Amino acid sequence: MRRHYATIKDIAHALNISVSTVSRALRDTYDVSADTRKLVLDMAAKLNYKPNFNATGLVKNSTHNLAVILPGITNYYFSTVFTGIQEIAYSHNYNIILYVTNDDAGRELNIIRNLSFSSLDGLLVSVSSQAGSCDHFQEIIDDGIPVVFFDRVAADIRTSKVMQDDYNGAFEATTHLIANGYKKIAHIAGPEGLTFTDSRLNGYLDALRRNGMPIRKKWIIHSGFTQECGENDMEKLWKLNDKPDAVFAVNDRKAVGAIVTLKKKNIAVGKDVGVIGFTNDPMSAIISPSLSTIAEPAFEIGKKSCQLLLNHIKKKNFIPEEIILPGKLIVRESSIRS
Amino acid sequence: MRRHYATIKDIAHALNISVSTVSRALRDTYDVSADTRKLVLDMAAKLNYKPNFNATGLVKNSTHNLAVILPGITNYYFSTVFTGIQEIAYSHNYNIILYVTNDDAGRELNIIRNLSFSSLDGLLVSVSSQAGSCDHFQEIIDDGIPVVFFDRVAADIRTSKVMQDDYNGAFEATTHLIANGYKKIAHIAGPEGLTFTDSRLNGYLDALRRNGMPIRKKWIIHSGFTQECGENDMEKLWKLNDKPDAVFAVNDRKAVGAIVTLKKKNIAVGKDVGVIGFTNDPMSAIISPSLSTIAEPAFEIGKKSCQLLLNHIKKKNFIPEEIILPGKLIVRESSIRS
DNA sequence: AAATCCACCGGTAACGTTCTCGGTGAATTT
DNA sequence: AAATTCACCGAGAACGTTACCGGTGGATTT
Repeated sequence: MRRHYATIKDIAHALNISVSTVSRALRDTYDVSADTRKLVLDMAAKLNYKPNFNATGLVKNSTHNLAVILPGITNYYFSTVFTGIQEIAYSHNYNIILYVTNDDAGRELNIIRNLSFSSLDGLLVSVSSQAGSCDHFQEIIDDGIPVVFFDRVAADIRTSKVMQDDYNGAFEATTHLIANGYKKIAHIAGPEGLTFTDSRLNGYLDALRRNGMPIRKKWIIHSGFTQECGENDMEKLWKLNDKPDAVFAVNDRKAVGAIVTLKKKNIAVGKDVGVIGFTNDPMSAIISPSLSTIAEPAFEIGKKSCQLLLNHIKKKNFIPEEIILPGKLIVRESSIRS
Repeated sequence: MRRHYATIKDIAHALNISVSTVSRALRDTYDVSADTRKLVLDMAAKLNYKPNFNATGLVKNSTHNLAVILPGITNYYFSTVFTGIQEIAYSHNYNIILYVTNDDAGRELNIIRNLSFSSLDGLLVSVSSQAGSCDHFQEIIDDGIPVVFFDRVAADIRTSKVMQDDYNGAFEATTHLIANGYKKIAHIAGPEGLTFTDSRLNGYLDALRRNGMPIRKKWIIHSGFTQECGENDMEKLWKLNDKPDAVFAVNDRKAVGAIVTLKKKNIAVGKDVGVIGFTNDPMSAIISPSLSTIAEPAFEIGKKSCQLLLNHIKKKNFIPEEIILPGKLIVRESSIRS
């Protein structure tokens, strides 16, 4: 029993003027007198007129919709990035269609394939970690759809990207551990093949090299991003004969997992074994001992990527930009030998 | 430089048949032979045809879009509910347009006013806590747009609602504190005027009455939902001459705030002062002492509300349902006197 | 006074799709 | 053999909006 919404025709009919004039009046473009314009606007308000985006989208070949594709939304980082995106989109009157892939490459592909670009102006995406090929993104870009990657970017695709400074953050985190007297530093990393996993790994390795610290293959463990993964990784490390005395985790959730495992073993986190994470998830301040970390500018990343996308949309042939935002070391209890 | 996507006309032209036939073939409806159907589908695949939702939406007056309006997405509860919603929407090929209000009633109103119902099949909403009037929702429902409320519902509006069992959860939480020997139980509540704030308050009050425990006005504090609010509320409670020996918080974030404040004052949480929360935010397991809580079925709430909305959309004149899902007491360290 | 200009408005086609209806020819019934 | 049915297909209108172009009448120029 859906009520018929007032259309532009209804306004025209009520005012006994033409449809074209109403259209022009509503958009406040050329060729319409102030008087009729006022008449139209008043009548529009009176009839509770709402523009039909399907119709405008059809003729203008542009809706005000952006799609965002994320691995998941139930964690601090992505939900904060999304909030940033939303903030910019809202202020520019764009709507956001959100898809979550659950970090499943198959689902990601399926979502992409079913995307209707006729009702989409652009695409913001952070790729799934089980990334297979990225050809589907390339196709979209070749079709002329503006795409911006953030955080988890597809390396070999030429379009705008925005991310945090993963390399330097990891470098700083590792250096901080070294400065605090830890000598055998492990790294529990993310899944292989993801750009930022590599960057953080390299930052870690270079910090070790720069300071003449030992690098052990066994001290580097790749797995997923969850707390549980962190717990498992820590268990593995502790089974080693040559145990590390500190660990740099690729993110805070894994670092929290590491701390949980260490506490279970009655090992004094900070004193016996140092831990540092990456993200500045609120959890890092709550856990005790509290977790040192590299704060990521998640909100800014969201805002920046959305702004970039809007630029892409406005100017065709926009030159892709890569933006890298710096992180910030936050020292708490877990990395201090006192 | 956006490439022209293949349309139904292109397929028709390439096959030298009529547009109508192609349309029917693609939708697999009546009056089309198996042969031509195959021809059409093959050609569609070959031309990389994608349906234009603006066009279908225009003629069918129905898109496959759902709008979700949330106070915020950066917390466990809402992000999990959203994931549930997304799960159902995805399996039914619906897209979700997500709006976050930042718990700002003005922004909520503005979003609602600008909603284009011509490109929306339905609406899922959890209202902002600074709720003023809810007339704007009533208008939408009167216009025949299917709306489902969840969690933070608008009490006096007749449409489907799904929520957790706030009253019984609060009752159980409070009873649990009593059973563990706490005698002076405070409640740090949510903002007044919100349905579930009231329900949890009432559950708390009834549990006290049932057990003949004292009720003090000063032990009940209303404020926002953040951890900071929880910290402030706890500070206030501790300034009282007649201090409580336990506190039931309206959610886990506030409970965490309370624990943080108590720890700062070197008060033994659990032993000296009991604390229990509501939600089962992952944080509750991380903080130490770990936080007892009532686990909310957030994911199920999301799924259920989306299912309900889809039912609304399918059958016009669907009779509104109110669904209440039970919570579950989870006992951890913060509420045990041992 | 004729020619030109300008502000304003209307008619029509188009966007991509679906729906309704009418029209084929072949197969089946009488 | 005529009448009826049936499976299949096409033509045209419609959805709500914008873009394009042409046409008014009045004011300004020459």
